[in-house]
Amino acid sequence: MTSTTEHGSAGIRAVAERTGLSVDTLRWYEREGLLPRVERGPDGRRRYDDAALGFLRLVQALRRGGMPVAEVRAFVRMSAEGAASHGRRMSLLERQRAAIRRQQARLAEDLLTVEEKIAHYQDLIDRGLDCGGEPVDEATAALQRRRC
Amino acid sequence: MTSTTEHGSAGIRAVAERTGLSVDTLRWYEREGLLPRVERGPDGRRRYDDAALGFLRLVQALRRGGMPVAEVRAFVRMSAEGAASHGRRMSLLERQRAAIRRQQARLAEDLLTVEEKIAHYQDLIDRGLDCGGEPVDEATAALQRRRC
DNA sequence: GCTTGCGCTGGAGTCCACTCCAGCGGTTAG
DNA sequence: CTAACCGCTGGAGTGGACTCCAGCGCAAGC
Repeated sequence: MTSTTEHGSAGIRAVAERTGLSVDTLRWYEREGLLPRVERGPDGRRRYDDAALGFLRLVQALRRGGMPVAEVRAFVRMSAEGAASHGRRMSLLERQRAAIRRQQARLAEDLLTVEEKIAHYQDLIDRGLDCGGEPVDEATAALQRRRC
Repeated sequence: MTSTTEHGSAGIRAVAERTGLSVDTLRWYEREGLLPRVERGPDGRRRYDDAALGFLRLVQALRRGGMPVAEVRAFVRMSAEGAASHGRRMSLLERQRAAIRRQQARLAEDLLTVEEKIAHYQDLIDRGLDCGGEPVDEATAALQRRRC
């Protein structure tokens, strides 16, 4: 039996594979207070249970949404304070929700920008033209069609 | 007449404001080859015309989509090669399109994760419960409702 | 009993993408 | 004329987020 699963908790390697974070990063997150202290097995090794994995999922959502490490840490500290910080935690998450939505909007624009450019190149290649709209010679046209 | 507009080209400050990049970053992008050489006015200052602004827009789309500076530079170098690199440039953009779409998918998941958590806190606050599902005392409930 | 493989800790090192000068020049306002 | 602004260049410095050891322990396989 490997570290993949042992009575419902996962070893650090398995978690790294599932999350896309590196083993070093997982340990570093913990040291830096982005995760509450992870429980250990009898051999002193980290065992991530469902609660830890769920928390990690939230941390990843925050980080990917562009929240700096320091702010995630602040959130985690609040989590340790118990019920009294619920309102503040919720505010922070609401700000993050707004940030994610802004990012989505920008990303959608960026996608359009890139797609437009792709269509433009496709058109030039199809018609054998250069960027100035002049026809290119056959040798160049062949190169033009050559993908990377 | 400020630098905002002068026969259809913009000064560096105006461009910085429009793009959200800093003046230093704009100059640095150029030095690092993320932008083709920007034209200068008679006083030696940068003047960004529509072509430059369009290019900059694409560069921003690539960067925000997570493309590293080195790869953007490679794209810009290809652009200088003319029509022969159209195919390769298109491939690069297609890879970027895929990257943006992956990012969109992840971001949508992250949004869900955050929204779920917000709803969870809202529920605990509404019902005056702590994380373990136990009722909290009135003093704590008041704190709980307190936003940041 | 060895060796191989994983994981642990604490600390140092690296990489990327900017960001910040110092020292200079041209233009505009008082 | 002088001062206040911009912007220019080349180079140095910074901050954030990892990433990479060295040196150790434990458990399994040969």
